[in-house]
Amino acid sequence: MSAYFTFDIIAEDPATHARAGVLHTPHGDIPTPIFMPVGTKATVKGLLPSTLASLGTKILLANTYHLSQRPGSETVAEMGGLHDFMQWHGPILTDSGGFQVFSLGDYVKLTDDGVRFRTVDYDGSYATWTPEENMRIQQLLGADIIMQLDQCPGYPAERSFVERAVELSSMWAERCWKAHTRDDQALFGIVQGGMHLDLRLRSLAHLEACADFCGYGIGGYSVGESHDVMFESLGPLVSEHMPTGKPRYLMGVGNPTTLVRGVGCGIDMFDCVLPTRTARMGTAFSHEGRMNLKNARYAHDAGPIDERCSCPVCTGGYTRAYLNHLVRQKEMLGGILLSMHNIFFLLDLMARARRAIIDGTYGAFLSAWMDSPAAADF
RNA sequence: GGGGAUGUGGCACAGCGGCAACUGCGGCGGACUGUAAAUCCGCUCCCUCUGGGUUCCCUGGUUCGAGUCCAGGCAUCCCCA
Repeated sequence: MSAYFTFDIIAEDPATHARAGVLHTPHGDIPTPIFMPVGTKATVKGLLPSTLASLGTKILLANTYHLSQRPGSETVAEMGGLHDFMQWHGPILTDSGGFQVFSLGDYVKLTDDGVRFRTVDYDGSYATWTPEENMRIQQLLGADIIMQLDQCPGYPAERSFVERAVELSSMWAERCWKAHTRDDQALFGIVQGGMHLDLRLRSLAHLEACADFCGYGIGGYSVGESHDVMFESLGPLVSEHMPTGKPRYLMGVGNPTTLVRGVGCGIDMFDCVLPTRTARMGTAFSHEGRMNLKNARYAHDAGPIDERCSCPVCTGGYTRAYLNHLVRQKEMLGGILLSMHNIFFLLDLMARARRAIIDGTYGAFLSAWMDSPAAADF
């Protein structure tokens, strides 16, 4: 733990494992539970930082792999670090690029010492990372929270493969911890272990033993498994085994239902590309479930996306008919407005969850959500 | 008036003897979970649909077989008068 970062738990729900807290960082306080919009290449596609702030965004994600390729971590550092570079002056978290090790699959080679990427999405050259090099890059980028380099095994996966991912991730966690020197950056370890609770616990135990991380990421979920499979190991891992005094970050999750259930297990932080990606594809979140605004049935619909939503889009007079038009015509404003709505939707969902936790009514909040028509749709 | 070109599914195009017909657009629907994603995947003539029926401007013809070849229409476009 660093002097720059403290995590205060301000309320615990009596009926569930949910808790509400505040994570203090050098660039501001983050109320938890929180959803973090993803701005991989130092931009949440289509949205101004000021817009993000007005939607209630407290912290953004950016990606080490992508930024190391373009424009390069040295360039970002030269421009004063990520906050100045992208003109977002609130907290930022950089993902290590561990997820790219997983998603770039065939283009990545793993060794004990690190990873070798074929940078297919850029110039096709090879990039080699050790945990130390990864830390060097993340320190140049200068986010408030940085993640250890890890390996995410995917699902389904052979137990031996998952075991190996845990071993590698553990080894790399230790090396990242030793290599990271900026105490104004909080380093999070990442728990791996697939759907196997015993491997998860092994991973967690190693992280706790080898370092004093500021928080813990939980990686390797939402990679193809069902919600039931996911929560079977995630639930006990979080609620019974993870240290209570540090933030818990469920990486890459997710959809509204997973967020609500995750909070119930005791998760504090989430991030996901889903709201922004689906927005660009024409899909909006709503209390009724997913809405594909491309659908012909909205072409003459004068209502807002979601009657119950108080986002600038839903209260701003933008009709379903207009959104339908923008999306069909591939006008960029369509993706922008839907991104605003979807991000607000998740931020607001977490803000309401937080209020319920503070009020001691999260159990009711959770079951109300699970009984709602939206729950089945996400 | 003379010369040249072209007519194919909502649109644009391909097709040069075996075709329910390439491709793109459009239309309809779906997927998207630490962003190789403003991407990707289906379907898109009709029907009683693991089969059947009608198609490629029209009418005849040649052929086992014609969107494809021949003849005659009709229509459109371009050039010269």
